[in-house]
Amino acid sequence: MTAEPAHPPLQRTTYRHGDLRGALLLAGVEMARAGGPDAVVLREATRQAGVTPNAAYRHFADRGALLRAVSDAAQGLAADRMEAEVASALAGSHADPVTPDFARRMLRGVGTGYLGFARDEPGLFRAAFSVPDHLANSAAPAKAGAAGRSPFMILSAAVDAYAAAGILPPERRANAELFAWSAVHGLGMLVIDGPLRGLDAATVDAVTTRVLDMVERGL
Amino acid sequence: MTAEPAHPPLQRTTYRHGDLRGALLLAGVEMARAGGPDAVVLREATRQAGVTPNAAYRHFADRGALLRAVSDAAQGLAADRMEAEVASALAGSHADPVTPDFARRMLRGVGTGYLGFARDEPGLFRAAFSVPDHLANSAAPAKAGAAGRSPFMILSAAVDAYAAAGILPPERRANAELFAWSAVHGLGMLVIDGPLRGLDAATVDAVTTRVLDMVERGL
DNA sequence: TCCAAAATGTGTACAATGTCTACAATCACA
DNA sequence: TGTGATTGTAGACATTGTACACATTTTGGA
Repeated sequence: MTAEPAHPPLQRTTYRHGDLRGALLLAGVEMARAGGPDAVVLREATRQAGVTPNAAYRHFADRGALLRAVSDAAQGLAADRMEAEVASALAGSHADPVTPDFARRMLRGVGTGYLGFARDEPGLFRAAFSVPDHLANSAAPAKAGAAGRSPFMILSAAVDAYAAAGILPPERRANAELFAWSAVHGLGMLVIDGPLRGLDAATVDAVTTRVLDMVERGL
Repeated sequence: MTAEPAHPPLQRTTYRHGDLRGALLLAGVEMARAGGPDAVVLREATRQAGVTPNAAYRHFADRGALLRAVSDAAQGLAADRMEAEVASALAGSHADPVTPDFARRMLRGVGTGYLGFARDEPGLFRAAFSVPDHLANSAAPAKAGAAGRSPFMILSAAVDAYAAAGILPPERRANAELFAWSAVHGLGMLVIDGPLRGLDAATVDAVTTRVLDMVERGL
């Protein structure tokens, strides 16, 4: 069941690799994509980079450090998906001034993107959001997608839009990201890595809609 | 950082162990309690049971099988906590006929119990609900607590109460467990094993309340 | 320009883990 | 009583993370 390395060892002629850190990270991301965080193995990454196992320690303190870097990268990919979904949800809307409809579309896009990423890339999703971290790091540049925003930042912007549109009273603004996030995250985890695994797509779609409805009402 | 075995090897005099399966399971549960599913290691379990590594294979096909058994046992413990919280939330209420207030207290107890378990026993929580499974097994006897009900059964009963109390229209009854579960599960995962780790208890309390409010409104 | 110090890879080694294939002790029942 | 099924044991192997010493570059002063 062990597949051959995704990236052939790629004979290297120089002593230095050139971008070993990048190569290890890339290999790690691919392993996470295929099997989630547990599938990220240091030695295999060095193998794919065509380098000795210990070379990795020049760039990552230990396996955990590599895993954290993979997690950050995966959050960046999630961000990309979320940005795309938000853009698509907002197509044809005018942003100024922020209307309730606009804000709702935006938040819905965030949730849809988040769950779309979870379903399309379960391994990366688990790597992204199942690795212990702290909220304080949630806006770190390493977690940003191509547009420069991390998933949390994207979510925050959507919640801000709610506030700007006047559909989120100021006294309930604090930490509003967190429970919106909770609702959507839970579905993702249960579906890809828990007891709801194997649920047919239609049911997942239906539950997704209901969860988003719930957030909309409950925010 | 490796603690000495929780249960001393416990010199055995007979060739047979007597209840090796039970001993391995118990050791597994303790390891999961301390470090989540990844901390469940076959050899350590056999060590604590005072037996050769391979003896485990007479009772579990492989590590995954042991882990699944641990997961089931952990769900049983979660069920116990949920039952207790429901009972406490319902104290002094009359169940017949089912009133909206009664149903709401019940569901709230379910959520509170679930999240209380997550916060008090993060390792067991992860072992219980992060191991791939199928909804079809969610009512398996192995997952039941002392009262004979699995977490999913307890949740279902609370949702049934909602329906019986007339606060959940029949057309929305289908799969209603799933998105209530999602909301609560997500908070648990984010807090104990994700980016919300390390959030102060007060914030978690506040978010918990809001999530439960949200479910109440959104169901 | 030269050369020491900092970076970066390599080689060897070790303990731990999951798991395989014999083999041994014990139990259960005909 | 003894024979086959259960349950443990012995030994072995590949894989993993990681420590320590050493080799090869690159680089920034003198």
